[in-house]
Parts: sequence; C-alpha cells; structure tokens
Amino acid sequence: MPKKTFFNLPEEKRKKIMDVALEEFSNNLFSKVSINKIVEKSGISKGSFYQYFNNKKDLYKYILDQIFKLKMEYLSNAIKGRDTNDFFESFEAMIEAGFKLTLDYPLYAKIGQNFMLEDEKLIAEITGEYSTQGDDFVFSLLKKAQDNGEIYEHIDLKLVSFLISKISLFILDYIKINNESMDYGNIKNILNDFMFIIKNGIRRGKDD
Amino acid sequence: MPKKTFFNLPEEKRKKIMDVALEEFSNNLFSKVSINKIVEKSGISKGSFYQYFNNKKDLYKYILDQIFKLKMEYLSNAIKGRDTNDFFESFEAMIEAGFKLTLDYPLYAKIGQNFMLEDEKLIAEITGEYSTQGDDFVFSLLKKAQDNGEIYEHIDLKLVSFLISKISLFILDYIKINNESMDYGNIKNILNDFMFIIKNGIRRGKDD
Amino acid sequence: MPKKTFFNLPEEKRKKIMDVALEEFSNNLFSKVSINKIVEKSGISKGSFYQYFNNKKDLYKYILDQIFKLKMEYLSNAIKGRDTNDFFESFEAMIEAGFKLTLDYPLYAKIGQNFMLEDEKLIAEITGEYSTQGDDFVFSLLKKAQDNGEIYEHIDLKLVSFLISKISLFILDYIKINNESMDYGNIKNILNDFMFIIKNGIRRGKDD
Amino acid sequence: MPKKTFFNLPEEKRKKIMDVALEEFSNNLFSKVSINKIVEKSGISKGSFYQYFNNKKDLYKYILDQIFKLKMEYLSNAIKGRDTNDFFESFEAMIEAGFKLTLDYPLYAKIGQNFMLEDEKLIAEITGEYSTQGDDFVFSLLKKAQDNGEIYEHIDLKLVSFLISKISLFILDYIKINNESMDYGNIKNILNDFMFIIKNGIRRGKDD
DNA sequence: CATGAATGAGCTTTCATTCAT
DNA sequence: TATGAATGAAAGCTCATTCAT
Repeated sequence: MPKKTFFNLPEEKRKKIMDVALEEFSNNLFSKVSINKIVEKSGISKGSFYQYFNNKKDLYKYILDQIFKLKMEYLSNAIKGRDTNDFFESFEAMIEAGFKLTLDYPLYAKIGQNFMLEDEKLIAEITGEYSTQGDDFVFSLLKKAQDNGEIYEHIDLKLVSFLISKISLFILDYIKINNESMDYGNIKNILNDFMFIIKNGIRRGKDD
Repeated sequence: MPKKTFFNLPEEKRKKIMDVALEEFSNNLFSKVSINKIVEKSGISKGSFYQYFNNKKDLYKYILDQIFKLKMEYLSNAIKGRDTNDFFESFEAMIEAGFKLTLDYPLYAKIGQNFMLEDEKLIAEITGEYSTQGDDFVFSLLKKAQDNGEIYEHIDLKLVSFLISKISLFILDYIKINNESMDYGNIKNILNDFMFIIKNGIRRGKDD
Repeated sequence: MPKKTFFNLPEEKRKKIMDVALEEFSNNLFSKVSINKIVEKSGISKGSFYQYFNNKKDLYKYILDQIFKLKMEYLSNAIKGRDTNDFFESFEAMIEAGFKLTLDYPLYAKIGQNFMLEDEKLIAEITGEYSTQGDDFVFSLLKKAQDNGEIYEHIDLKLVSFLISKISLFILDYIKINNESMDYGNIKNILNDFMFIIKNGIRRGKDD
Repeated sequence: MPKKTFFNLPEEKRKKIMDVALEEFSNNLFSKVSINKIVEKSGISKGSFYQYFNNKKDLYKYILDQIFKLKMEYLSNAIKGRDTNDFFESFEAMIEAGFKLTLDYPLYAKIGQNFMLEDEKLIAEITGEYSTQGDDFVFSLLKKAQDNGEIYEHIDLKLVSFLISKISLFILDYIKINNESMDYGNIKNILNDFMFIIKNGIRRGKDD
C-alpha cells in the first residue's frame, strides 16, 4: 500500500499520478512498466515517487486493489435487490455489470487482463492476498440450480463456474481477434450467443 | 536459424544448451530471458553463444520452430487414418494430440503459451513466417455441420470456432486454477465435459 | 542535446566531464570513443552519464555544436567592421580567425578535423542540421572578382573555392608533417605564402 | 609480414584472400575491418588466418607494402627515360602515373586514402618503416628550378613540395565533393587547372 | 514533503585471438 | 597445414532504487 504521504497529497496531484500509472500499466506488463516514464509523465520527481510508494510493486498492488474494489461495487449493485431464482438471469446481470465497468474504465479492464499474463510468481503473490469469494458465489448459485434439476447432474459445475468466470476475458479476446467494436450493443449480442451455448449446453430438457 | 557451428556441437552439449534455453523461455517472456543466465547455466562462454546463434531472437525462433514442427507431427498422427465425418470426434482427437504433446514436453507447452503473451510486434513478426491454416479448417468443418442441420442456424460459428481454438488454453488454465493434476485421464475428463457442453449447446435437437 | 540534468550540474563537474570528453573525441573517431573510458576518467558512474546525455551521439553532437558556435563567433568577429572589397584580404582574416580558434582551443580543432573522417552517414546526419552557407559565400566573392577581370577567366572557381576551403587543413597538415610550431607567427607566414601562390596563380596581370 | 605458410599457399587461394582483404580494407578503416568477415568471405578458417598472418596489423602492413611497391614501380616507369629539365612537365608525368595506378587499382587508392585517416599512432608506426624519398626528390627538382631563376626566390619550396605531394588526394577529394567522374580525361583537366594555378603562382615572370 | 543526482548491476552483442585436435 | 570451437574483455545502454539536501 502507498505510504501515508501519498494520501496527504492534493486530490489533483494524486489523480494525475494515478492516471499516468494506469496508462502505463494498461500498455505494459509489470516488468516493462517504467518508473522513469511514470514520474516524467506525471511531472513528479523520482524521489517523490519513492516517498509515496515503497516500490513499483507497491504501486501495482494499489492499482489492482482499486480495480478489485470497484469491481465488487459494480457487482454488488448488479445483484442488489434482485431475486436469484433464475441463475442465468442474475448471472447475466453480473456479466453485464462487468462490462459496464470495462466501458466506464477501459484501462482497468486492460490492466486486469494484463495481470493474468504476468509471471506466475507475481500472480500468486498478489492473488494470495485476495479471497476468491466471487467464484464461490457463482458456484453456489449453480449448485442450487443443479439441485433443482435445472442442470444435468453429470455436469461439472466447477467447469461451468470457470467458463463463466472467464467469460469477460473470452469476449474481450474474441472482439480483439475479430476486430469487432467494443460498443455495448455488440457486447450484449456476443454475450447472449455465449450464454445460449452454455445454457443450452448444461440445461436439462424436460424429457431427459 | 542457428549457425552451423551449433549443429556441429556434440549432441550432449547441444542438448544441455537447449535444455537450459527451454527452461528459461518457459519461465520468462522473451524480453526477460537472459542470455547471461543461459550461458552461465549451460556452462558456455558468452562468445560461444553468439557463435551458435545470431542473437536472442534467433534462438527463440529456433525453439518455436522446433515446437511447431513437433506439434504438426503430433497433429498429423492424430488425424491420419481417421474419417472426418463427425467433426467433434476428429476435433477431440486433435485436442488430445495437443495435450499429449503438452504431457510429453511440458516446457514446450509453456513456451507456446508464453508466446501468445509477447509483444504484438514480436508475435506478428514470428507468426508471419507460418501459415494459420488451422483455424480456417475448424470453421469449415463447423460450417458443413451447420449446413447439414446438425447445428442451430442462429449459432455464431465464429464464436464456436473461437471457443474451440481456445480450448487447450482453457483447460490448462482450469487445471492450474483448481490445482488439479495434469495426467492424461484427468485432461480427457475435462475435455469431455467441455465438449459436451459445447456440443450440447450448439446441437440442434430432432424436435427443434 | 544533453538533458537538463547536465546543465544543473555544478560548473566544475560539468567541466570535468566535458574536458574528458573533448580529450577522448580529439584522440579517437566517434566509433572508437569509449563511454566507459569517459565515465571512468571523469569519475562519474555509467548511470549518471546516461542521465546527462541520451547517448554517445548526443554528447558528440553537443560538442560539435559548441565548436560550431564558437567558430561562428570567431568568424563574425573577424569580418565585423571590415569592408569586403578585397576578397583575399577578408578571406585571410577569416582563415586567421580560424587559426586563432585552433590555437585557443586545440582540441576543438582536432575534433573538427576528425569529424571530416567519420562515416559518411554520420557526417551527413550531423551536417544535415547545419547550413553550409560558408562555401557559397567564398564562391560568390570569387565570382565577383572574376567578373571584374581580376581573375583569369579560364580559372575554375570551384577549384579555387575548394583549395581555399581546405586551406586550414592543408596548413595543419603541413605543420604536422614538417614538425613546425603552431605559434601564431608561423601560421601567419605559411598562410601568407599559401595565399601568395593562389593569388598570384589566379590573378590576371594588367597585360594578359 | 605474413608467415611463410602464406607464401606456400597455391596462388589462387592466396589471391582470393588478398582480394577479400583489399575489399574490406578499402571499405573500412583499420579498426572496423573484421577478421571474421575476411575469413568468412574468403572461405578459410579462422585458424588458418592466424597461420598465415600474425594478426590484423600484419595483414594491413602487408597490403600497404604491396601498394607502396606498386606505386614505386609506376612512378619509376613514369620518370624513366625522361629528362628532368622542365620540372613541371616531369612532375605532371608522375602525378599522371599516380592516377593511372588509381584507375588500374582503385581499391589500392582507396586503401591509401583511408590510411591517411587512421589513428595517428598507427600512421606513425607504419610510416616509420618507410623512407619518404619521394618528397625529397620533388624538393630537389624544385630547388634546381629556383636556382635557375624560374621560381620566385621568396617562395617556400617546402610548401610547394607539400602542395604537390598532396595533389592526388586533393583531386580525389575535389572529384568526390563535386560528384564528378573519375575518368582519365576529367582528371587530366582538373590536374591541368591545378598545375596552372601553382605554376603561375610560383613562376617568376620575365619582368619580375 | 520535495528534489534529482548518483548508483551499479544488469542487459545484448562484437571481436581479435588462442589452442587442442 | 588446417580447423573451428572457445574465449572474455569490452562495447553502449537501461533501470529501479537510494539518499543527501
């Protein structure tokens, strides 16, 4: 976490630093992000940087933390006040919330993606500090649906849970590979197609 | 390609160098692979390295080339003598072949994965030297199946094709996240589950 | 151009670095000048050097720029307040000014000479950044004199212009080869002899 | 000098090596000539090179020696059977001989030019091994002419001697700078213009 | 709290030369 | 005589981090 000097900074200066940092971390993997560039672009001195943050990793963790928190906020808003009787419905709401985050804060999404490409060691070190409560939640919803007979019994829910948790990344990847646009309508379409396959793939028909 | 001096080397020495290089390239992205470390670990002098290879990229390309050739070999063995009437069946055979390669040469798989995370420029430069016939092939098989009425008409085949092309990565990711074992049986099971969902998800039933 | 960190340095340190650099560049062609040696001799760290200059060429260009500016200063002082009616007279003044520079800053002269021996590419790159008004000026003066009938009509002014432009180098070379002294008086003598030959060689007598 | 192994080589192989070496030394200053390239281009092994020559300098000196000997041959042919009564006439013959050498062996000329651009130390070391009899010869001819009253008494003959000795280089430089052609006719013209200036410049008229 | 000069280990690459075979 | 693998010092350059002010 940043030192307290960082939080004592005037809002504007803090924002400037974070904006630059976000840009750098969204364009480069951790090892390629240059502190030199960050201090230069944000107009602070090298010394100052190290008075705000312990080191590069400190800054990185702080950014990821911010992203994580914002994501939780979006997700909880999406679920709030919604009955979870239909799993897929509420799940789509979550995915949509995720994409809303992506569209609202594109750099966050990029950084999140990049994070998955880091050194395993680095990933392990950082993820170790977060619980994966999100996945558990999805899994429990699926379990309930399976118990109700809505999902084939032989389906491995861990796998579905995994697929679903990766869905945002898949879609982003898909869009990139096919050079499609990132607008909300298109994403919604792809998401629908995606969910159809999964739903149809795991849903137990009336006569099975 | 390496210089001929490299191929003149005694098998053992050549193997030592390649083993070390494979290890380094499986643990680091290109820019982080250190020639210094490679020469140190393999007990050759820095000068020698540059008598064997033109530069770091030369070594990298050589490794990727080896991997590519071996993969082609595995794939062609998998398809050989099999009729492609059932798309999913022959596709599963290909995926299995890929995993056999992964199990036989785990470092190769890792390096192949890492390759996808490199700088776009580097990827473009290197992939430019290979054709990408693979993806088109999968798509054409799916198209035929859809024309035959085996797949829902509204299904976006590009999406299915994308999912399938990523399946190996998905499975590896899944195994890693859940700390499961990499043995052949387990992979086969996950693959089966995966394919069931996709098949079932896109397959048009008799009564639709 | 050097970075601003360089100009923030205490005068003494900056001078030390420049002195060492001048020595190195006066003793070696660009490709043979060693940054290692420069940092070692001037007692700074390698890292520091690259905080002052972008790279070796940056330092080189800076030095040449200093030389160029000083030369312009000397030349403009020589011409200032002089009527240019007699070409040779004002020309000699310029040459003398050049030699004054050489005597005042011998290393500069050496570096200037060395510059002409660099890779054509390097020369082109660097000279591209300066205008070459000097040569044209000499030629136009000669042309005027020829039109006035002071110079044989058949004399190739390009050749004379060339000879004159090289005169400083010739004299330096001559002094070196004959192990003569570089003092002002001697140079003046050689220059006079030189100019006599050229003047007499191209000058049209009253009766021609 | 090369080792005797070099002279034991079959003519053809020796020629191949020398041809390659001449090409390299005509295109690069000494420090930039690469033994690696020479052995590669001439198809011999590195070890062999060092069985023929002691080191790079050994080869360089040998080449310069060859050039020097050939030049002497051309010059003595030019002077042979010519009465030296008119200094300028015989001198022009020598210059022409020099250019004949240049046209017959362009690489030799290039290497000779490059030699003048080397490190002073290197030049000193190598020239130290040759006498400069050529210059003395020119000087003595001039002296005789001056004693006969054909040349102004106050003219510094050392300077004229110097100018004349540099004349080939001047002309080559002039041709290069003005992008003129290297054919014999053009060279002759420039040489004539040059000599006119010098002759006219130093020659004592009847009425002086 | 701010500064920015200083650091030095690290990087990839080149090269003339040696030496065992 | 011929070979070519081995060498290692040296090159230019980058970078996160420290520390005195």
